[in-house]
Amino acid sequence: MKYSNATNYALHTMVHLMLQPERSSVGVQELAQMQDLSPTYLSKILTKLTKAGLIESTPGAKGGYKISRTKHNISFLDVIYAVEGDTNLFECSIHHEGCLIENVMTQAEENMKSELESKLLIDIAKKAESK
Amino acid sequence: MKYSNATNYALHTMVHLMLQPERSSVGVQELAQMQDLSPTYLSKILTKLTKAGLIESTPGAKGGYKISRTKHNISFLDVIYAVEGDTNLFECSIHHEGCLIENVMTQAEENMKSELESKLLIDIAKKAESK
DNA sequence: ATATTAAAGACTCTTAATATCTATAATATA
DNA sequence: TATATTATAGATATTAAGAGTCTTTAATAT
Ligand code: SF4
Ligand code: SF4
Repeated sequence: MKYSNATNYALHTMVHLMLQPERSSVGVQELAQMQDLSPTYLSKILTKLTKAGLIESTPGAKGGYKISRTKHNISFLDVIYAVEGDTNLFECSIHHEGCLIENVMTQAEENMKSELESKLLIDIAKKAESK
Repeated sequence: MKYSNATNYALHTMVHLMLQPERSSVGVQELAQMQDLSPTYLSKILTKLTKAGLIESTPGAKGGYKISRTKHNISFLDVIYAVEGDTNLFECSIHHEGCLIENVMTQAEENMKSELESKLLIDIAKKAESK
């Protein structure tokens, strides 16, 4: 069980976009080059972020991607959900009523998620910038 | 990103073994039948648990598996580590010094793990038994 | 009209999980 | 001691998901 590489790429892209001047779009070539990725592959990931409403895309010349207007409250969890999906890590196909095992696993997972939800990308971006 | 089915099987097996009378071993056939699994597959998982010291195995007639002597402090996390490995969910190959992203991801993961570490199998087994 | 750029679909490649089969070693007991 | 029983290990096959490429289409700026 691992986070996919896509999550890593998505986080880096998001932080990078956060540091761009307002209203300016960045193309996928630039974003891909920065992380040594193929543009077409990164493009798939960015489309997920777009569909989740975390970034906005504009096609055509001078187009590209920029952080959506909700910029100031995008959390790590938002990005992870967009890329990995928002299902539980532990899922039993049976789902017995009041299952004790699921209870424990789900509660633990919630602890992780609430931490990820409390961490905003903008704060990380700001800190990274000021280094 | 999901827990493997093996983790589910391991947890159920451990809870079942916890409820056995002291000193009695249970064979893999019985454990497999209980969960509708092939014995040879479950066997691989049980070998992992054995190597991690969570259970003890005895080959030969009347052999099988039983909870190890540390029974009373085996946590969910112990089982998960034995089956899934004890590496981090988020691992960046680059490891920049003081990486902010890794910090957040790792801290969140720790929150999950500390919860899993605080939950003991014996408690779940006792609760399940008394239902 | 042209160049640029994102989106989408089909496709391939790689890896990890799932699963089976067989052979071997250890143990109880008759 | 011989036999039945049971875990372990290794080889192998199957499946599913992730990673990555290529090509076509649609949208936009100039
Ligand atoms: S007890 Fe819980 S985890 Fe186990 S089979 Fe039932 S629902 Fe699934
Ligand atoms: S900043 Fe952190 S996550 Fe990003 S490449 Fe460096 S070490 Fe990896």
